[in-house]
Amino acid sequence: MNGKKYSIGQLAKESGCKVETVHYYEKIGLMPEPPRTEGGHRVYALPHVKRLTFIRRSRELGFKIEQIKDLLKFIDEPNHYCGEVRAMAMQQASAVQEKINDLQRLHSALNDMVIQCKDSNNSIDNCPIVDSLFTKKVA
Amino acid sequence: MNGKKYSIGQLAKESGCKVETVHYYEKIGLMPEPPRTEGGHRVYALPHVKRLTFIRRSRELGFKIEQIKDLLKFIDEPNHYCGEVRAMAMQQASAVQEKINDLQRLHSALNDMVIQCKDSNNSIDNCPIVDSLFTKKVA
DNA sequence: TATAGAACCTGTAGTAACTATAGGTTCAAG
DNA sequence: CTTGAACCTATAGTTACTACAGGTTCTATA
Repeated sequence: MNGKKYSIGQLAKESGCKVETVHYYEKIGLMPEPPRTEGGHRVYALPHVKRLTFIRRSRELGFKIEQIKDLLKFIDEPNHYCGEVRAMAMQQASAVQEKINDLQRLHSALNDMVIQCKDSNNSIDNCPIVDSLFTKKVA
Repeated sequence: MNGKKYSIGQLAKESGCKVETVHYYEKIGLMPEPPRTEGGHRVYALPHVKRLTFIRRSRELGFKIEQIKDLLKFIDEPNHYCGEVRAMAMQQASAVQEKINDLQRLHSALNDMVIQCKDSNNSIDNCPIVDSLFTKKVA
């Protein structure tokens, strides 16, 4: 038997998050309630490490907790197929692309503003940045 | 005198946010407490519309409330210069660029995953996306 | 083995920037 | 004058954690 056991601290370090985050994931049902020691300390094993790593990496990729619950359902329950996961990843990819587009518009808006504002010794009354912030909307 | 008055609902619509958001901005001191009617309804005028538009547009551009407070200080108080505003905009622009870079890494990670996963009828056990989510970190 | 202090426990409150709801009052149109 | 839309205040909820406080357990060293 592979007997390696992990304290919550080791688990957290192993998968790159804080102890409080593990507590939180347990409370919201992302992580299972693990066995305890006599004294009440949580005892984890390798599958827990894998699961938490999965969760953290998915978060880094921008998946929301609810989406991760869905992904974990695919894994926890039998009779699911790769295609479902693939679809979620594709949808996530296009959501990310949209965010990128938004930010790029925003970035050039800011750059335009900075370029327009050549004379830094202008008083605020003539500042083109302030002016442009008073106009309506990001295109 | 330009006498146009605005109810909170008109103000909100004019500058593209919700009534509750105006309440919120008043509570945190971004918007001033306006005069009231006999009955206690808030009464706004054009400068309020401009100020709120400024705030909303700055938010769209990714400025945090605390940064907007600083920007408004520049405007509310005399003796400030364009240069200070310009510096904030430049800093904001580079923060936005960083976010874009992050998201682009994320996007290609997701795309790679999707591409690797050719056979959608794979069972979950063989799904390359699930596999890659079990590995360590976004590069 | 005694003990110090690191790590753990639970529970609650705080974060950012709103959004939503409840329960009541005022305004404006017909 | 009535009706219902819009307003009022105050509080709770949202997301995904983070940060306490106040107490208990575990473990390494003397």
